[in-house]
Amino acid sequence: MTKSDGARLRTAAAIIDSAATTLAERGEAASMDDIAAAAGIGRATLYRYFPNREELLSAMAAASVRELAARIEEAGLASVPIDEGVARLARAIIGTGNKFVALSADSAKYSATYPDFDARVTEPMRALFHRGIANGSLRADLPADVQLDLFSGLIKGALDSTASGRRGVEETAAAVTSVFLRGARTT
Amino acid sequence: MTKSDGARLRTAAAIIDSAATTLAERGEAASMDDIAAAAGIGRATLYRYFPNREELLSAMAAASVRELAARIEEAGLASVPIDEGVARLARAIIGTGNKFVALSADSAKYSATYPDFDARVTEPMRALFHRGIANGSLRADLPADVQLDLFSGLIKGALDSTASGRRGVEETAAAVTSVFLRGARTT
Amino acid sequence: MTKSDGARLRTAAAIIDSAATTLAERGEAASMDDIAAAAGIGRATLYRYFPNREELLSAMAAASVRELAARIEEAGLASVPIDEGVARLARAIIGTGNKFVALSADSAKYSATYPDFDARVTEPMRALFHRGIANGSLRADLPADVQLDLFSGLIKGALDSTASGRRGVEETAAAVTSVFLRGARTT
Amino acid sequence: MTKSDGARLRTAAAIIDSAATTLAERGEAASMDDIAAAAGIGRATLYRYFPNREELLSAMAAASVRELAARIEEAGLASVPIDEGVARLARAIIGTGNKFVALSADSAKYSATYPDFDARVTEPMRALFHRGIANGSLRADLPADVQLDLFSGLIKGALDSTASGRRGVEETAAAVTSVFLRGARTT
DNA sequence: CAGTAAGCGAGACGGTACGTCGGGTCTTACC
DNA sequence: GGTAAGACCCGACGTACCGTCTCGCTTACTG
Repeated sequence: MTKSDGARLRTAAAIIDSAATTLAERGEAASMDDIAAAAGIGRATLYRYFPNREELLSAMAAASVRELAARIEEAGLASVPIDEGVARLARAIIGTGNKFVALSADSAKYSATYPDFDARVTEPMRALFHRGIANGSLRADLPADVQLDLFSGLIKGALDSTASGRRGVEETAAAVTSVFLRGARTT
Repeated sequence: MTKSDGARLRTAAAIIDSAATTLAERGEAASMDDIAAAAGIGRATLYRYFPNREELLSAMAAASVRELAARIEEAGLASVPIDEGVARLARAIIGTGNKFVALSADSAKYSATYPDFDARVTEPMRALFHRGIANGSLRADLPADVQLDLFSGLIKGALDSTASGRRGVEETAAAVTSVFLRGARTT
Repeated sequence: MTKSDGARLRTAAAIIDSAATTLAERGEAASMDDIAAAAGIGRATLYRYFPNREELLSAMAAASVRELAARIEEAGLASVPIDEGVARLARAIIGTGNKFVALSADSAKYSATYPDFDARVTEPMRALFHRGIANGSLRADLPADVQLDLFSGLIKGALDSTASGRRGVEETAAAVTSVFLRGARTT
Repeated sequence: MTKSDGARLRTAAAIIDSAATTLAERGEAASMDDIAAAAGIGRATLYRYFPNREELLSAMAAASVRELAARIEEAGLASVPIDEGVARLARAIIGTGNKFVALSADSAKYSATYPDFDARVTEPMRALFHRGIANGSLRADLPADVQLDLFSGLIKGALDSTASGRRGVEETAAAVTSVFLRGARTT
């Protein structure tokens, strides 16, 4: 009877992709009609998948969370030295482009809705910094939370450079890693 | 025009203050009616001072730019050693609270409208980093622009900690200064 | 087509019955979904029988036309004196309840679609009045068409009384017959 | 501050006029947008005057009630003999055209909303028939209510003739009066 | 008795009207 | 003369219904 759940999910994903593109092009001003048209579906159908604009946006955020979480998980942060962990983290996050920025910009709004963000993104990062402080590689005078915020800030700042097309991903990640480690490592 | 220009400017400033509060409380969703009501004036009057919502927002940004520029100017960055300059810069910016974040968040949008931002905020900072690189105190392998972005990012990240009420202004500025200088200074 | 045409017709008739009830209860506002549910069938099936709402309504009208025509035919208007003809007509029409009202309400809309209405309902009535005028039993100063309209009006007015439950069919028909004959008969 | 109530009422009346025309032309299918456009105003403004379609329609009905009531009142039914009263009533009602038909068609729907209809239209008519029965001019075997319904029916039937352009107002009213009085008068 | 083609319920879809709301423009009556 | 109140137009939002379509399932006819 019901469209197989798989098909529904695939359609929803296609809509999210299309919506992301449209919103990126037209900015926040894009109307639901525009988004639906860009996705090649009717406005009514769009509303059948996402009950309102807010839900659509947060579904897009959830997709970003998933991608980001996947990259962080495959980075295997827990099983490498701190230095290497920080380097991988920088590459993983910067590789997702501005999704990390978009997410942490209103993390307050979405973290309630998407516990995955905390569980699969924030936590592994915090754990890395905790481990670094515990084993003496990272400065003990800065709490892990603060180091997390500073590192996130560095990433976001670096992404501004990337966005301007001034530097590539590898180069950007290297700059972040280098500055953060020099700044936060002991000795 | 009977009302002296001074009076008009003062009224506009009062509206901006009130609007800033309202927008911070209710978020971007606050309607022009809400803002006008919070300012104790009619919607029509609000429109007489600011022709549209966009102008109001950018007037708020301009006010932040002015405050920020004032703090940076009085920091006298050009006449102190790099280390001290960075420290003063961190204190100046963090002292303005989230205004710097709000501004650089959509600097793309406002920098066209508010050349002051570039001229009085960005440029002095860039000059500091240039001088640092030139006199050998700051790493030469990272362009001044990148150091600027990274420093800005650190500030923003640190402000997230401040916002959560975890740390005070001085402490936050000290953390930023310490990490940035260790990370970007030579040797 | 496997299902015998007879069966199809019977199903259609059942749907019409059910739809008539539903529409009477819920008024014109009843949705096609409501009607289908009331008929115990799916909406798709309803559309298989009637291509759109308009067709369903006009099929209901056609059914009313058929019932009304049958009653009028079995009244044998042509073979009885005018007085008796008018009396039988009143009983026949009032016996069908509000169907006559519904039909003549938008006879303009349906008479094109349902020539039966004119041929099998209007015409026999008109013929009766024509015969009455011709043989001197009915007033010659009122054209048959006008007498037809007036008689129809009386019926409808009387049905309002019946609808309110104030009077039975026989009594109502008697009132109509009595007033009309006194009013339209010669001498 | 507020648009003077008079002005508002006048605007509302203009909208009703325009809406009546549009609805008559395009039928019940006319959208609120069509109606607003025909009235030369925006859809939002239309909704400011009438909260929804139903209210607009019933305001149109109310206007008809007022016109009808005015005509009936100026007919002075209570101060003339029954015969003359019936004749005046017929002329008054037929003079309003189909408004009476539209109103009594769904009097059930509107009589709750517009008590004026009962008080200023139905009651004077009923009173006339009551007086006729009481003073022996009208048949006692038909209750006043029934006579009211029959008379209304005659009017509506006659209006069908008028609508077809077959007869003028005076002539139509004369036919109704003549048939009704012959049919319902004593002797 | 098994295969098959029909009719069916369920429901997704595009489209359109409804009623609501906020933005921006304008007029009108006050102070 | 500037201000507050608010009427107005426009366009987006979210909802509901219409008419179309496609899916599996059932059922009843056929080989």
